[in-house]
Amino acid sequence: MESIKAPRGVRDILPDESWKWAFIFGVTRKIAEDFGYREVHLPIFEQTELFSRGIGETTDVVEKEMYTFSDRSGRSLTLRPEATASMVRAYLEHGMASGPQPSKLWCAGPMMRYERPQKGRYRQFWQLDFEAIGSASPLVDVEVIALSLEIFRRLGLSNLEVLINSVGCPSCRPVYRSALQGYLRERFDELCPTCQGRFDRNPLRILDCKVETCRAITDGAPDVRDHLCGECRSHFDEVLQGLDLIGAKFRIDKRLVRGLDYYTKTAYEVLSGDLGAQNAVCGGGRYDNLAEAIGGPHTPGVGFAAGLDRIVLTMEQQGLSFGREPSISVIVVVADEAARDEAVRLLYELRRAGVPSDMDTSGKGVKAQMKAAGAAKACCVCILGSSEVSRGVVALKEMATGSQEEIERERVVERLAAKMKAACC
RNA sequence: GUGAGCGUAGCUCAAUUGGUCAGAGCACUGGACUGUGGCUCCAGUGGUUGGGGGUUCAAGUCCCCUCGCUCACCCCA
Repeated sequence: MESIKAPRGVRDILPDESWKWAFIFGVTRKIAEDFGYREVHLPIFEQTELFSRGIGETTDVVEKEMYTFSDRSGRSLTLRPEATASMVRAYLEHGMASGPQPSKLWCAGPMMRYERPQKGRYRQFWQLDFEAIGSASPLVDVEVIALSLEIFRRLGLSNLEVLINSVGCPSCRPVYRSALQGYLRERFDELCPTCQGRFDRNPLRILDCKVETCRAITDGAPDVRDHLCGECRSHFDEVLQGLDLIGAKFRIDKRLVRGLDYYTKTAYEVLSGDLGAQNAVCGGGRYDNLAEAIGGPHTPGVGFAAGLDRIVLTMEQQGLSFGREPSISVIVVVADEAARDEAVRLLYELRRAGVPSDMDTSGKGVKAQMKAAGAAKACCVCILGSSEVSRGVVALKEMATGSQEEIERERVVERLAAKMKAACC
């Protein structure tokens, strides 16, 4: 019988990697606190309509990338492909509009999308998601962008590029859309087949086509900024001014558009220069019409999602530190069977005192236990044999220096705990 | 969904034109050193060569299918 493996595009995050994730969660949690964002845990599946109405029926995500299934009662459910729609749903469902605005929330968790796996792209991937819901102020856009940049700053990431643009609103985007189509129509035959297909459905996407000929054509295309309505225009200007105010570096990119329908006004993206083709480590923007799309009252909002897998990849590529990998400090070595009970007692005293400790349970010889202690990078070893037990002492050996001394059994735990606090271990 | 490359022990890789080719190193276990690690030496555990089918006297090596991996397109975090 063939052995069962993990499904395509998903992976196990094993201990050698999971501690790095924990480090990033720690940094993120502190920043959330510093910026006043509170953590929520959302369901990983929702009613399918939340996404089809929220993200947009004709988007690639909804059309061909969702894991949709019926449960036993026939409801159509979908494994969440992103978190923003769920966050807004939760905001509406729990009447958060009656609290202080904006509601500043964040969450971390896996998202699922049926895509062809490739470097930095998995069918289950993790996102850090921050949303500020209930405010139309450009200062909130600035805060959200600043927060994402602060995560990258504290993690030590470099070689990043911050791109920003405005995609307008329902009143000015159609104007720009037709202006763009008008311009492109004359050179329609020169566009790549993909872009010819995008012409009617989503002409804005033609702007970020990678094909050389398309780029040459769109170089001279009308700029969104010249077609924004007064409100979108001033909003965009205030966002840019705010970013300047706090010293954030960014580049306005008129080619930047979004693949999800709910975006309005501000759109931004953070690109890593140390990834492959999937180089966005963070993407986000404003979505003033999302709440209405899913059946709520008009509620402005802005937020971003950062790709955890891609952040880890970039950090590894740049040789950055993930803090200290947790490891066992003390190994209790049993020299002979007569000392086993005492060794177990000592082990649990150490653990209760907060000293990371372990011992062999398979009856290995002293040499093998020592070897294991070395491999586990233990700081100290407590050796207990009948000789030590009868004299009420423990042989304490420091692995780094190899020096060994006998100390009173009563004082061992206290001594090792102190050593830990002094960060000697 | 499209294209290209690749799938040999837990890991990294060997195996001339198909002919003892199923191996090495690391890791793991044990021993030399019967109560002391990192070095050295020795031994052992471990693979129906991703799976299935075909060609052949003979296939890890060739052909087909399938699954998966990698990279790119596409899309996006």
